[in-house]
Amino acid sequence: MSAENVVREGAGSAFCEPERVMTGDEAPIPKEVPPKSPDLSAWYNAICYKAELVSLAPVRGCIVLRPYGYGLWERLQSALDQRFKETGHENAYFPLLIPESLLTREAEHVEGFAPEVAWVTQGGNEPLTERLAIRPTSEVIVGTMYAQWVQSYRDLPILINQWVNVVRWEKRTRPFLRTLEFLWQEGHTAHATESEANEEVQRMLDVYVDVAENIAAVPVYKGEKSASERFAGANHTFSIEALMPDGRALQAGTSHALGQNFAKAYDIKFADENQAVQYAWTTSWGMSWRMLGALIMVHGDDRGLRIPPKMAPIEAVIVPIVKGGSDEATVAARELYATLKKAGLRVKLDERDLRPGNKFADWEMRGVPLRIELGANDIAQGVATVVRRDKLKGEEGAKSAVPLAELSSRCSELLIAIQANMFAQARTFLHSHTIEVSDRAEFYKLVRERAGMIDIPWCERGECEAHVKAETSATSRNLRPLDGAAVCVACGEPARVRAYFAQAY
RNA sequence: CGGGGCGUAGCUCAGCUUGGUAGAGCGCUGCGUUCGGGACGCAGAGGUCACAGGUUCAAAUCCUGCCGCCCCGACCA
Repeated sequence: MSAENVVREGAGSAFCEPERVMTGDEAPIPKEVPPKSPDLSAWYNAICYKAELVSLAPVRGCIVLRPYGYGLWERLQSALDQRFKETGHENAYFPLLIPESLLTREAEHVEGFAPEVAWVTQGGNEPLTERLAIRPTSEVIVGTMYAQWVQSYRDLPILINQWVNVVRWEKRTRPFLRTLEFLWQEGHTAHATESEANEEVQRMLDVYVDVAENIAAVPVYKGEKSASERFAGANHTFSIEALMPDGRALQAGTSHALGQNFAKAYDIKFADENQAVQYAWTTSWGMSWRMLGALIMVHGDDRGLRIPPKMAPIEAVIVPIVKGGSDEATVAARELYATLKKAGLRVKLDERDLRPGNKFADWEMRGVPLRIELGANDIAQGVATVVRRDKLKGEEGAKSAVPLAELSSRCSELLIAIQANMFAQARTFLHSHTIEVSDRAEFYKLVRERAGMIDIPWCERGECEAHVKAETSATSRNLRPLDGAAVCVACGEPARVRAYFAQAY
């Protein structure tokens, strides 16, 4: 069949499942994508394009999000948005363009973003008297407006989110993971007290953990960023970090305690209960379509994408097996489609004029969690054949015959099981590649080899982190409290925190 | 932005060394036979060889420039 035209060279890293070993006459090895293990990058790019998530745009570093990819984004969006609303936030919209004079008010912030800001210098045919930045993020413009809206402690807190695009002039781009323009949400809040702001920062970080793990089925570690990894202008930055199959970490969401830095730069002041004028405490937090990149890499396999049900634009696809010119299967499939749709399932009926095998491979590559086959044999027995995308072919429970009357309830159960199984698989990977080390040489070796999340007691010193980076190109991903006394595994100084180190995307 | 690689049909690529006016497989269109893991027959369509200059009687092929993509670094969601 098609095994010959697939590159099988390369030992295959320890990170990927050896799923390509197929035997017998039916080997579901996709023609369209290379195997995942030897070259994650090649696999990833192929998946993004072949599964029709994105296309490259005629602008360097920009992607077109195609309908199926946008469907993924919408799922993520609605999961987040729902949680933002539940935690008291409202959506709003701030302008894309930011006057240069505004941007430069918070010194650290400007300095941090300067290298990646895109500028508008001309309007129509006239040069502008002041350059306009295309937002790389919106703290500046939001802060400016909050200053106008806040007079009294009674005006606080302000809890606003916006769903927008931002532009950052990146040197090196990859679909979803790093593009010049990307979609995200940015939450911006202002509070009367530091403790209230800090609570907000943690609350939203927990929302990200919830969505990453329970919706995208991507297990993450949460913690605080080191000084060098902190958001420009923030006092504290917290992140969730996922681990990719090649052993690199991916920051999938951030939440910043901005202290009073932006309030002072943009003059967000209020009178408190004692009529004393105070600066507000602000926060910001964001998750981007990069999360989709994490989902793709974490769950995909050699057959293509695997989408966790809660993220799947299509939860189940019905493939009628048409035989001998009879329309029996087609009729039954249409009925089934109507039933499942009515039951609330995101279901698709594939009536394309293709052979079943083509359809199977196609939907597998697109990662649809459930495939429902309906042919003469099934109909004779009053069942449909249901196949799970999260299991390997021939694996226990991968395929089952489900009585038609029970199909919608059975699908719901299976989707729940698939979601749980995919998360469990990903979590097993994360845990098995999270390595506590206490030996310095071992630490450097593992981090250099991208062995995973390398967990050590750490001194938290910038010099130490710089040294690790120079030696291994890895940095701390995030930090959490250390219990007890310990020495830094990287340098031998007294440790202050526990830290995950890894090379990052 | 440095180092390396690559741009030829929708996709994967051959042709380039040694210039002579473009090919394969898959995909696509039509008809027919098929349809429970990537079918087969017949008939077709599709490329200013990334782009711009230059050398030459003649450039996909040689030279220069430029744009884009991929990989490795540096920088970052």
